[in-house]
Amino acid sequence: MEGGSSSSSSDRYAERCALAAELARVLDTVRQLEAHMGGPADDGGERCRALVSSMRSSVDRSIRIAMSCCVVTGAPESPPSADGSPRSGGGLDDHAADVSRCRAANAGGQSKKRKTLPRWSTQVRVNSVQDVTPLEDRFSWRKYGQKDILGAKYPRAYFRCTHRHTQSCSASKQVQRTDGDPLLFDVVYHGNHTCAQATHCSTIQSPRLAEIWQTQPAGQGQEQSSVCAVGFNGTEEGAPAPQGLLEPAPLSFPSNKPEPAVVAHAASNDFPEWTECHVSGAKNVPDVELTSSTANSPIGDMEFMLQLAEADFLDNSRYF
DNA sequence: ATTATTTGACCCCG
DNA sequence: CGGGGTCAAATAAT
Repeated sequence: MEGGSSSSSSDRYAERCALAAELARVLDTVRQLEAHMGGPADDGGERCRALVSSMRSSVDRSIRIAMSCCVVTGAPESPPSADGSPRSGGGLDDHAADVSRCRAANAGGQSKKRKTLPRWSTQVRVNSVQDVTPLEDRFSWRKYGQKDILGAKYPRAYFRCTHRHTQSCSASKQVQRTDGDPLLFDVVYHGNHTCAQATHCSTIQSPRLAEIWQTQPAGQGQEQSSVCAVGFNGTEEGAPAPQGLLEPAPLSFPSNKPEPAVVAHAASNDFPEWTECHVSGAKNVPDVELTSSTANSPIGDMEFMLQLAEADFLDNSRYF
């Protein structure tokens, strides 16, 4: 029984919020576009293209979310074997495939795996293999493992919230490059953040999160962007709050350089913000186990998400 | 010196 | 028994 099938009201709420977040993003992008068009022409349309691309992604996601009435079990465990259609740059054309996938999932293909924590997934695409930019989100993660998965070309990396021990935050995620399309990553989130980041940090840090990509083959290219698809399945256990949906994988740059300030050059990224929010707390270690009681407040709530979304998206018109 | 990552071992579940 | 997920010691990075 893995819950997940019929959408609960909290699922719906989450979906609506995710949708709202996407739309807010689109709105923000449109504003930027307007501003840009009104300004001095210059970069030969580069910026416009980036913005349009960003909008396209957002609209794409919005549609998917809207369709998520059928999305249930996330469980997009990467397709068993390659040859699967490499999705074209996150285009709208993929919807049909997506929808059928949803249906299939609904039809019965639920994988029965762990049930307790809310779980949802996203797919993130980068534009070049090189720029395996970590799909970073506003939370800080600590990698705790990597494993080769049977039948998969690339290993799966396991992350948990940096504040797991200090703040009893149970959020974790798994990231794996899909074998069919090296530019596409499956990101599966488990649990909600209950750490401080979830409450007031709209940010991220840890520019050095280039871990998993180390496994990638060298290639070339230079820019990246966008999240492609989102599907989640909050599970029973109270308040599924997929903060993950909000995080459109902002990039971090190929960390060849010691560029601590991660200034979002944000060229073509639809999500350039990074504010540092490092909670440097306890030191060396781990087990301070704060068993704090604040630990289970379902803080990662949708309202928060929305605020966050709006704040982020509407505030971001500053990067150009 | 401190914190993060790597990686083999271990554990649990199907 | 095998595979996926996690732990934790060793190592690397800052």
